[in-house]
Amino acid sequence: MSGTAGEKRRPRRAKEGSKGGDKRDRILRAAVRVFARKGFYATRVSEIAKAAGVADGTIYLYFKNKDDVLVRIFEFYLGRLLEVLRREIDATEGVEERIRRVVEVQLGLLEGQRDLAEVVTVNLRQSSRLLKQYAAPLFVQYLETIADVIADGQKQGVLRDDLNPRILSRALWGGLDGIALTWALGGDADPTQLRKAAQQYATVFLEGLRK
Amino acid sequence: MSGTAGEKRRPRRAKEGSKGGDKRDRILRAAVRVFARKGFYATRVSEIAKAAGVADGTIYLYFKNKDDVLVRIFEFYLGRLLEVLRREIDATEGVEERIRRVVEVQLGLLEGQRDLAEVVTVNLRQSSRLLKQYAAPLFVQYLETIADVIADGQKQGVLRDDLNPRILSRALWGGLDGIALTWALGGDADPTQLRKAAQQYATVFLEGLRK
DNA sequence: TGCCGGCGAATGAACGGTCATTCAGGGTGG
DNA sequence: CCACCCTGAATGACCGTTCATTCGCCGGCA
Repeated sequence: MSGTAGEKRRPRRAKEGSKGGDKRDRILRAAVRVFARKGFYATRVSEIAKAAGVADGTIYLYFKNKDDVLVRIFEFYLGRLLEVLRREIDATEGVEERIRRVVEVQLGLLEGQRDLAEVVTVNLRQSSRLLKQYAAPLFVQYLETIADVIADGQKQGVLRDDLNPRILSRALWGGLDGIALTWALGGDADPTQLRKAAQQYATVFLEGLRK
Repeated sequence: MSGTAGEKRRPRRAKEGSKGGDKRDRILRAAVRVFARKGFYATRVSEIAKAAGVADGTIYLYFKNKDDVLVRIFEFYLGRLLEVLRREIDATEGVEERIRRVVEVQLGLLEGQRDLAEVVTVNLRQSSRLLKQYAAPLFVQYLETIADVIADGQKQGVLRDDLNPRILSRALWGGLDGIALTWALGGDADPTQLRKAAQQYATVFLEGLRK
């Protein structure tokens, strides 16, 4: 598996605009659903195909292989997450408010999308290979962005500066991930719960960091 | 897969005391090593066997199947964790000190055992089935124990009581898990780092909870 | 003490089932 | 009639598990 992700020959002009919707998208969405339910390894390619309403072979027109499908899901999710996060941070003044935004963004993207939440939090760790090779780079960027916000706060004298921003960013992410996992695996899908939990965690984290 | 864990017929008198060591143990230890390196699904049973220095078939004398090997690893780890945690909590006075112990225990067990750390933090999520069926019960007990400590502190008026202990226990665990994951996957294996990180996190968490 | 019979742990080659992936042909729009 | 997306049955590799066989050990017996 070489470095290049492998621009698969992409079917041209797939009824773009018509109600049919893009096949690639249908497959991706179906994969999220099935992966969430059964886990990556227990999911058969044919199941994704059926869920997407396409033939088995069609998947290979849009993705290199089964792994690639999972990788694209991460890419999409992490990409969006990073993008939204940076936008929000730029648009916000004050360290505290920024950290609250971080929490909002990370859990907010999952709100109402249990399937995505489960795929991302659970399946992200399915394969160390995947994790290390594909997810890691984007992921590190994400953590660094958070660490920067914290470091900024320390420089400005708002936050205690005897703690390592990187460690704190990991911990913040981990805490949110833990909350999301509980929510995704738990019985009640009430998105309000997720938001409430996020708020509580943000409070603790902020109080703990305040100088 | 019935409820009973399946007491596998245990080879009698396996050179006990001699240098040979117990086979079951050798297999378990080898499995931790290999799972950590390649992940559960990418690991071949034959690889575990080779790493343990036994024949493929021998594994099936001590374990029901490949899944069972993973399950036993969790069982062992979570069991120990819970046991140590409860002992420590009972032996400690004061909520703050107790929470510091929680952090110490959870990360302390992994200290110097990168492989185990990776297996537990990464592979715990390999299969929702495994996670839900086996790990969950012990795991919930673990989280509840932490939640109790927090609730206790709230009742005593030491900790702010407007936050949900369960959510906080999840967050605490998640944060520690995140730190451990970074450590396990990261380049430098320096156990000091892990301890330092744990201390920092404990500080933030405690400050954040203090009334 | 020395030999024998039997036990059962250990072995690893072979089996069989399970998918990921392929590809030859159908169908449709232009 | 061409182009090319799509199909889904067929393929073949892969790997967890089995089981017939080996062999080291032990207790009993002379």
